[in-house]
Parts: sequence; structure tokens; C-alpha cells
Amino acid sequence: MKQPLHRRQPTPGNPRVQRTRNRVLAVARELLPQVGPSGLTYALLAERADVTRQTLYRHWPTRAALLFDLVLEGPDLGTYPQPGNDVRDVATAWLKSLRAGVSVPAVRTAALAVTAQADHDPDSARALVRISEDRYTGFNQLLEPSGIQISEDEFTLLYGPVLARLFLDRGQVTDAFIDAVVTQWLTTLQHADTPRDFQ
Amino acid sequence: MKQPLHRRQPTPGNPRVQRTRNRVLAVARELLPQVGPSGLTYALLAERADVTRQTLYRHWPTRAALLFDLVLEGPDLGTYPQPGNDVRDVATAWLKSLRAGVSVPAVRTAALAVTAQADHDPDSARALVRISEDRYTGFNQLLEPSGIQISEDEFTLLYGPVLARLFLDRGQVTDAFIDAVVTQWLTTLQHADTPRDFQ
Amino acid sequence: MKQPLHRRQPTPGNPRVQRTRNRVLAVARELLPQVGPSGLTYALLAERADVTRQTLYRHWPTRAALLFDLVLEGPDLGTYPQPGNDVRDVATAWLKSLRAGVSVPAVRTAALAVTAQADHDPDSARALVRISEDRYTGFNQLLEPSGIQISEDEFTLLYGPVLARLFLDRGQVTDAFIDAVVTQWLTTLQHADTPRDFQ
Amino acid sequence: MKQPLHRRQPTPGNPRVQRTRNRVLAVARELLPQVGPSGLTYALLAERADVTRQTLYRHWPTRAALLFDLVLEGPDLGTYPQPGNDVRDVATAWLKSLRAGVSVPAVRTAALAVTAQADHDPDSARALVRISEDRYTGFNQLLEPSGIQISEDEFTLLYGPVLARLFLDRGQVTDAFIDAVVTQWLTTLQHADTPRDFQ
DNA sequence: TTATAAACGAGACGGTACGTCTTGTCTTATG
DNA sequence: CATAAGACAAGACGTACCGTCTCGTTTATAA
Repeated sequence: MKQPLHRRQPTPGNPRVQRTRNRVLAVARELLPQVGPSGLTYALLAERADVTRQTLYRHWPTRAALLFDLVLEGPDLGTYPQPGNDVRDVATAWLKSLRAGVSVPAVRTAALAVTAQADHDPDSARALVRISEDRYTGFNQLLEPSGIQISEDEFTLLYGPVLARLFLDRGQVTDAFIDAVVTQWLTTLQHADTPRDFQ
Repeated sequence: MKQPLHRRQPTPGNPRVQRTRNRVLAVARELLPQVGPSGLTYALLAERADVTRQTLYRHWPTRAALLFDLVLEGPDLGTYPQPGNDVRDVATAWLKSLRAGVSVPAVRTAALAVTAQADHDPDSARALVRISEDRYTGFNQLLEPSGIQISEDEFTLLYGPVLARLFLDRGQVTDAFIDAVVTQWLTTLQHADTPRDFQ
Repeated sequence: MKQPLHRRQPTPGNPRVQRTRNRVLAVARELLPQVGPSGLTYALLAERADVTRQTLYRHWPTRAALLFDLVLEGPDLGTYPQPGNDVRDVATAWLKSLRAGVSVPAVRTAALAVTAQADHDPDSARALVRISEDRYTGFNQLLEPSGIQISEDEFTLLYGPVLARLFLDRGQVTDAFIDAVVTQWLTTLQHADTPRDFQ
Repeated sequence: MKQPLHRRQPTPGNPRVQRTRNRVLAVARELLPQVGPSGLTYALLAERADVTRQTLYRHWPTRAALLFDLVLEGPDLGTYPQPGNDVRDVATAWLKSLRAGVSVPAVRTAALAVTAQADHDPDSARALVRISEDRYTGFNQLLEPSGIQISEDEFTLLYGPVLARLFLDRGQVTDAFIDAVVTQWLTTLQHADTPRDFQ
């Protein structure tokens, strides 16, 4: 739990630095689902990535920093949802994209690890909040063509059931389930007066 | 990650054993929120509980086993929801009880830790599923006077937003938010035909 | 190294006590050469001899005590040397008997273990001296028919090379080597005046 | 008894390594006679030498390895015997040097410990044999000016009584005793034909 | 093209925790 | 009521990982 000394991190511009960084992250992504969050030690990662432990510390002074990068720089999923004016279509596409993202093992494991330690690690907590907000903002951007913007509470009503099913129930998220979520969620939007914040 | 040898655990009947067990769990509950899941080492716990590490291993051969006990034998919350025939009242009371339970720091931390390692530890995964099912069954029992029974999908629609708000958004769950969740959820129930499973 | 509490030892007369004692010693004799002196733990011995560790502690409060018994109550070798008036014959027979005794693995191992800790364990030192004196006295008794009695120094000159060869060189003690030792030793006796002590 | 993994040992050239190594050996030499062979735990040694246990394991993966170093790198005794052409003088001087060497408590204790476990530890056995052979070779080198070379059996006849007296009888080795040993030993040499091997 | 700064490899080290083992004592239940 | 079964404290074992600190060597950028 001791905070490591904050040394100067490698300059991101340097091509050698990028090479090292990308190689390590790739290996980490491959390794994480195999060995689990607690098994992804710097010792193992250094050995597999053909790098010195020292190099890892230079790039990611904290294990949390490494996990952030794994979550944030998840592999491109290609099917990023497009903006649209049909709210149902946008919400459905977005939930499916969320489902896809969380299904990538490395991202999934890293995200859960960050969440678990967020209560006792301010950095992790900050990262988590930032990710949440990014998601929220991004979704509202997708909704712009429809002229509708939703509140944070409504946003939670949308994605909450999906993530709960995946992480907590450890069950499948079928297309039917997504449909049900969206259907229910739309009724709420229709019933709501403006402003629709539940304070 | 190596699975420790499964030695014979202390006989639960023995009063000496119970004394030790309770004392350790109490100390663990106190310690966990302070030091975080990774900080709750057997070394520290042994020292604080005035017990040998060996004794800890006898009682909980795996760290996961200890975490289970922390989650399952959470402190009594007193306000356990009562069965009733008003679905809205039952659901609201149940969500508030869930909120209360997850607000106990030790339970909260332990639950998150178990969740995080469930992907790579079958024991944790099993425990998680069992907890989920217990919650589901318990809720339906509360609903019995109303003559209504809900599906697992509907159950997820109910509690998903609340836990997502707590764990992922790391935001507050206000009474108003709970009301909104329940209200939306009730519309789904009313719209649904029988059977209401979303397959 | 802590000196164990000295509890009351079992009464040697009790047949049950003897049964236990003999069984344990037999198992220990079998075990010792297999696992080595440091591997002969009370835990292992108790398990193999179907006895509680407590019982072992009652019989031999100290590990050294157990080793003594193993050395002193070595198995009967049958060919114990007979007294005689031919000094060469007696000495040769005695050396061969010594060689035989030390070749019993359990005795050999136990004796070496006792020797090694004699410097730091007064009990072991005392036991060692006693064994030495017994051997010395016994040998002189064998010599009585010949009318010759030897000094301790002369005794050491006789058996010293044999034990050195066995324990330190870790080489074979052939009959020819024993003959050479005895021959050389006899010249010393003949040259010596009376008293033949080298002070 | 399980053979510890043989990891790479520190590079002997490194001055930092030598510093550590020498400091530890010095402390061990001081400690060994005080606490005995079984009391010289890595835990104690690490504490006293202001070194981590891990460092000890890096340098001496086996306790036996440490003991070897203690025996082999015994402190210089200064009075190492000189070659000569008077066999009696050389033998006497060599025995006195042997007596001196074995009187150094640390060497004495370490040597006995190695001997005791030689039966069950091949490494110790090998080390013991090597030490024996070194002594034998060294003695014959001292004898070179005299034109005489002795067999291993004759060598054992020389040093056997001295070490037996010291280790087994636990008695004093006086100058007179050494004289007696040498005198007897010389008669054997004179009587012997060439070659003087007792096969 | 060469200096000069950085990133990196190699590896020793102090710490801390792990999971296991043995020891000697003490407690509990049982026959 | 004595004894086995076994829980416990104490502490060593051998291992693993962490975070730091040299000290050389390689690589990239700037002079």
C-alpha cells in the first residue's frame, strides 16, 4: 500500500518508448484473463514481455495505472454505435456495444479490479468516475439528432440492469433482455415531465 | 494462485473454535474498510486478532473463504423487509434494505473483492451465483402475499440500477432514485403478459 | 532449543508402557536411516508409530533422549566378541564387532547426531563420554584372561583409525585394514614400559 | 528434506556481493559456537548480519553450502606446517596444526554438522570426501622433501586417533598423545615393505 | 557525425507476505 | 477422571513479489 516514489515517466513521443509500451500492454491484455488480476505481477509481465521490471515501474509506477491503460485503451470494437434520431435504436445499439466491450476478457477483468479497489484507492475512484462520465456524455451525444438529452439517473436506469446481469448475476445478456431493458426504459422517458431529474 | 492444501477445518461445535472464529471475523470486519481488500493480509489480521497465522489458515484455508464469511455473516441490519401484498411497498423496502446492506463498509468491500476475482476463481463465482439466487428467492418470498412472482430478468431490472449506481457510478442512491426505479419497474410488470420471461 | 517442561515419565515397569516404548523405538530405527536425523520429527514418528505426540513427549522429553535410546539399545548383533588370552585375536574381534555395530544405519545416524550436538548440549556430551567409557571398560574386560590392561590413550590408538575411516573418510574398513591397525597397535604395546600412560 | 530450487547465485566478482558474503560468514563464525548447529537458523543469521533471509538464500541455497564455506574458509591459523625431510617432525607439526584447526569452535561445529548429515545428504558426503582428500594430498606434499609418500590407509592411521580423541572421546589431545601417535605410526612405516598398501 | 540524454538490461538488496511445518503447551470432549 | 483428539502460540522454512538502487549498454535526438 506504500505509495511508490514518483519518478519521471518516459517521454511518450520517443518511438522506443512507444514500442515498449505497446508490447507490454499487448502482453498484459493477453495475460490478464489467464492469470487473473492478482496473478498479473510485474515479475511475470516483465518476463513475458521481455522487459525488465524496472522498465515497467518507469512506465506505470502503480499497478492501478497499468489497469487504467488496459481499460481505456481497450481494443477497437469496430461497431461503435452511430448517432440517430430514433431513441430506441440508439439505446439498443449502445447497450449492445457496452455488452461487447465488457465481453473482452482483459477489459472486463481490469475494470472489475479497478472497481474493487476504488473504495480504498482515490486514483481508482477518480478513474471510475471519469469513465462513467465519459459514457454518459458519449451517450447523450449519440442522442443529439433526436433532440433528447437524458439525466444521469435515467442513464443509470438504462445500463444498470445490463452490467448487473453481467458482473453480479454472472448471467447472459441476450438480445431479448436488452430489448426488455430498453422497452421499460422508454416508458419511463415518456412518462417523465421536464425536467426529468429525480431529485 | 496455487490452491492451498485442504486441511481439516476446526470442528464448529467446539466453543474454543467459535470464540476464535468470531473474534477474527469481528477484527476483519473492522480492518477491511481501513486497509482495503489487498491490505487485509493474514499477517496483519493475525496480529490484530491476537491469533497465529496458522490459526487463520485452519479456519479459512483460502482468503476467498474468509471473504465469503464476511459477506454472508454481515451484521444484522434489523430492518429486514416484511412480506406484504402491496408490490410497490415491498419492492421499495427491499431496495432500501439492499442499499443499507451494501453500505456496510466491510460487506461492501468484501463483496466487491469476491466479484473481482470471480472470473478466475470458480469458488468465488459459485459463491456469487449463490448469493444472487438467495436474493432472488428471498424477494419472491416477500411477494407471496401479493400473489405475484417475478422472473430473474425482472429481478435484475429492479436491483441492477441501484447496484450500478453504488458500485460503478460511485454515486448516492437517494430515496427519490429508488422511487423512480420502482415506478419504472412497475410499469414493466403491468405491461407484461404471462409468462413474463424475455426469451 | 528451549528446554521442555519436565513432566513425569511413564513408569518403566508398566507392560503397556514397555509395549509403546518398544514399538516407537522400532519404528524410529526403521525411519531414521530413511529420513535422516533432522527428518525424524515427533510428528512423523507419532504418525508412523500410531501414537499421539503427547505420548512421545512423555517418554522422551528431549529429542536427544530418544537418540540415546537408539544408540544404547541397538539391535543385538549376535557376534559379540569373547574374552581370550591372545591380545591380537581379542583386539581384532573387537574391532570387527565395532565395525558391525556402526554399520547398523539407525545406530550410525543416531550416534553421529548425538556427536554433532554434544558441543552445545551437555546431556549429549555426557552420554557420549559414558558410551566411550563403557567401550573402554568392556574392552579391558575382554583382555582380562591375557593379564594385560590398556590405558585410555592406547585404546584410542586402537579404535581411532577405524572410526575415522568410517565417519570422516567415509571409506570401507576392510579386514586388511583392521589387521594393519592391530599390528601397528601391538608394536606400541610391546615397546611400552609400565605404566604405559603417555602423560 | 526437499532439495531447494537451485537459483542463480550472486556473481562472485561483484564487490557488493563479496562484502555481503564476508560479513555473513564472519557473523556465522561468531554465532555458530554460541547457538549450535541447529540454532544457526537463517532467521537468526539474517538478523545478526543485518541482511535479509532472501539474501542468505541467494548466496547459500542450502544450509549445507553455508557450513561448507565455514569449514573450508576457516580463519587462517598462521602456523601452517612446513615441508621437511624429517618425517617425524613433519607428522608432529601436521597433527598439531590439525588439532589447532579443529579447536576453532566454528570450524569444529560446522565440520561435525556436515559429518552428521553426510549419510543423508549427498552434497555433504561429497564435501566430506573432498576435504579428506585435500588433507591427504596436502600431507604428502609436506613429505616430498623426505622422498616418502604414504598411502591413504597409513594416513588414516595417523590422524584417526587424534580426531577420535577430540570428537568421540571428547578428551584432550596433549603433545604427549601426539608424540605417542607419531611414534607408533613411524614403526608401521619402518616395518612396511614397498608398496605399503594394505589390500 | 558525434555528443549527450534517455531508456533499458542486469541484478543485488531490504522488505513483506505467503503457505507450510514442527514444537511444546493447553483445552475439550469422550469413554 | 484420565486420555485422545486436536486447537493453539511461537517461530523457522523456502518461495514470491515488491520497490529501490546501482552500473553498464543501447538508442534516439541535438549539436
